[in-house]
Amino acid sequence: MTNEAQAVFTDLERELISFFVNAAQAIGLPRSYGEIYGLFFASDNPLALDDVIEKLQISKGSASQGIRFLKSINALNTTYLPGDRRDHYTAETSLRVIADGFIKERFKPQLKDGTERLKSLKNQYTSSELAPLKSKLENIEAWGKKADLLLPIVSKFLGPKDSKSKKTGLAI
Amino acid sequence: MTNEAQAVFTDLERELISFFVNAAQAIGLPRSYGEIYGLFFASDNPLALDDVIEKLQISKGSASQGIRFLKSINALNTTYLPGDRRDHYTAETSLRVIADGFIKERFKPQLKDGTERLKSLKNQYTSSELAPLKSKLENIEAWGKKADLLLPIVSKFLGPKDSKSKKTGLAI
DNA sequence: CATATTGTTCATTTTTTATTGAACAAATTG
DNA sequence: CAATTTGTTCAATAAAAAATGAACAATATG
Repeated sequence: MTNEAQAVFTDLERELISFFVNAAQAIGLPRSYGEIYGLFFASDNPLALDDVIEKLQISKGSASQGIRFLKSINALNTTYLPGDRRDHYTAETSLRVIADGFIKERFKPQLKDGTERLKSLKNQYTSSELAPLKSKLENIEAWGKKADLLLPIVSKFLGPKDSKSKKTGLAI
Repeated sequence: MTNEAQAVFTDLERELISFFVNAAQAIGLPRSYGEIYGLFFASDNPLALDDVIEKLQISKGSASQGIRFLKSINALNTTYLPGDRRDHYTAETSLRVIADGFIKERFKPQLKDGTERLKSLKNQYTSSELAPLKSKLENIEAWGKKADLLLPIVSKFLGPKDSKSKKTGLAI
């Protein structure tokens, strides 16, 4: 008796998920990532891979990859549940934590890549070849530096890592 | 005698274009947009639609749409060229100008959309229905507000709109 | 005003990206 | 240690996005 209960959402849940699907697509992420985060966000209790598959009716592969990505940017927290061998997760709700994760995993590598391309470009050509573009090149180099300086400012602005902002003295 | 001169780039030009193709894809824009901006960036003189088609060997449609988008975010400036009826453009090199344009055209509308979805969601349900999610909902509402406050800070940080930063007294 | 030039639009095609699910590996259980 | 549970991987497929180019509108030219 395989209990394949058709997942049914309340209207509210459906709309919340749709909200995050929309948000995901806005920042260039697959819709399934938005669905998954939305599901966790709307849920009161920790969920496992199976729950995601069953409730969202998506494939095992999608669910697995989506959860992995969301973990990688710290949008999902791992929860221990006694007596259950499966991994369980809950939605991280601190914007700063998620933004930091996203920046570190997605944005910084791109920035680094661009900086390196520029550097190798400059090394590869003689100053006279580069001369006509010199000021423009220096300008886009400055872009990278500015972006790098900006990121920690953005992060701080987005608030505390701990939404309750308690000073625990136990910073990790 | 239709002069369909096969466009040939120097290595330097090719690499510069490739740099911007990469950057475009990093922020979720079509590669053709990156190619086009790169072409203008690498060029000393203003170019017209035809030049883009010929040099990049892309279709009229792509070139037209790419130029339109780049104009819309102020990444291309329109230039008047006496004795030529075609529109000519040059690359804008102020990061702030481009970032502002991108934010205004791409980011803000998404943000507004998200905010409105949330508002309608809150209006649509009774407080008791929303109660279990109250704090979480308030939290993501705060995300939107923070993002809104952050944008002008980011903008200012990215530097002057006029790369020479002259005080002309002619602010428009 | 007929013709040529310039640029846009949008249905079709191509390319890219996301999703699926079967096969697999790893860990756990009895 | 065989059977089961859990999660990952990745080739195949489906879906979405970008590029093409012919048809079109708008403007200029002679």
